[in-house]
Amino acid sequence: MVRSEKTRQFIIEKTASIFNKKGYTGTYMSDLTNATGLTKGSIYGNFKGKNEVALEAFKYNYKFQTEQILGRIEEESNAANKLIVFLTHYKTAFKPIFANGGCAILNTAVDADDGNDLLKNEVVKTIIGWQQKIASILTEGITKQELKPVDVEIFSFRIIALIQGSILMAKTLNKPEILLNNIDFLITEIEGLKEA
Amino acid sequence: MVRSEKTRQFIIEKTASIFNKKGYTGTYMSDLTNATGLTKGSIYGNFKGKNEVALEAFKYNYKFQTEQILGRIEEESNAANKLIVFLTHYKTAFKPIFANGGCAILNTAVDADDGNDLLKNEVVKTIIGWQQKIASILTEGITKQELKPVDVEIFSFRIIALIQGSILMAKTLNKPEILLNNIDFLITEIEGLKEA
DNA sequence: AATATCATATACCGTAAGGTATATTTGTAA
DNA sequence: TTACAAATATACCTTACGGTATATGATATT
Repeated sequence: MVRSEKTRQFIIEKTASIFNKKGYTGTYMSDLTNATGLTKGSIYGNFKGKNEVALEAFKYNYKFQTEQILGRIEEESNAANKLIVFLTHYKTAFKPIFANGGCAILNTAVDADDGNDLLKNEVVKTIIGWQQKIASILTEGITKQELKPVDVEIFSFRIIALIQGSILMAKTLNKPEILLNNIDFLITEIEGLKEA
Repeated sequence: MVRSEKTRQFIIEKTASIFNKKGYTGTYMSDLTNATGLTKGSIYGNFKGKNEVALEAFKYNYKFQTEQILGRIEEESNAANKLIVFLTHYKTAFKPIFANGGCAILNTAVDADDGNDLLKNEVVKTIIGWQQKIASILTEGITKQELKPVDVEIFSFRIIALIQGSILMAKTLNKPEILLNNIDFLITEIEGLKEA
């Protein structure tokens, strides 16, 4: 990795959680220079502007949340177990996610909803990708007759909505059990979908 | 109402949706003066600062969302119908809510999570109040044997989490059907709780 | 080791942020 | 109608925002 690429990565890593915690407008260039120990000149030498750093920070935050779990899902052979592994993941992952400022998708979706099109488009793309991943697991399970038929689109969006809402409630109220209970609910639902 | 109180109210009404759309940090004093046609001097004459306007704006936004529905709930006599009325409300209410910048609780919870204690405390209070309202309806229904027993705390938080998450997804993806479908899911669940 | 190239820091710009002290206007009661 | 109080506007302060032009420093190549 060339030096510039290293610095870019360094800046992203050091600032990602700040953007996640304080939002785009709430994160100042001074936050970025303080967190990195670099100067504005250096940051602007590696990024077009604050907008680009924020975009890369979001991508990094999302990866931070998901990259471990995607591998573990692939290890499972049947659909129900894939989904259960995915859901169970949140039972432990919520701690680092909370420490990082909460769910990046949630935060950025709220933050970028007004005006910041670059970020907003990225969030939309990310959510759709996530939903399609879940939907494809469901579809495959139904095709292979491992799972009873359900409306894949509706169910996958319900899973995502409940996870998102639960993370928000659990974090805001400082009650992780809200998330844990709702994950359990979804797992029970998946169990109920298994063909006997 | 004395003049000062009228102006306070005027400022709150004119700026509430701005705070909801752009967040606390993202809303500038210039936004407030533009929206009201007043000067900073006048706004600071009626409020201690931006913080206090934001707080009142949040309260107003929340009232804006809920005051119609609370009355309609009381008109219903049994627990299941109260909950169904409450849930059904979102099927039409989402339009004005979206136009107002989305759910004030959701937006403010995300926005105020870092630092702004005044706002954060108000959001927490509001969510708890909301959850307790739902819980008390459930408890009453169970006591009167209109509803099968459920864990009231868990179920009420699940309702709220799913609504919140659904509003976020529906608004971000511009797919109202996500909210509508998930509301239907909750209504079906409530129907299933009715004692035969 | 000298040089061309790339990366970082320095110093600065224009603008506007949040907030305040004071002047001006407006409504009100004698 | 005038004097008083309350509400609003004006003018200004300090700070720091995002961003840029340029100088300095580090790195690799010959």
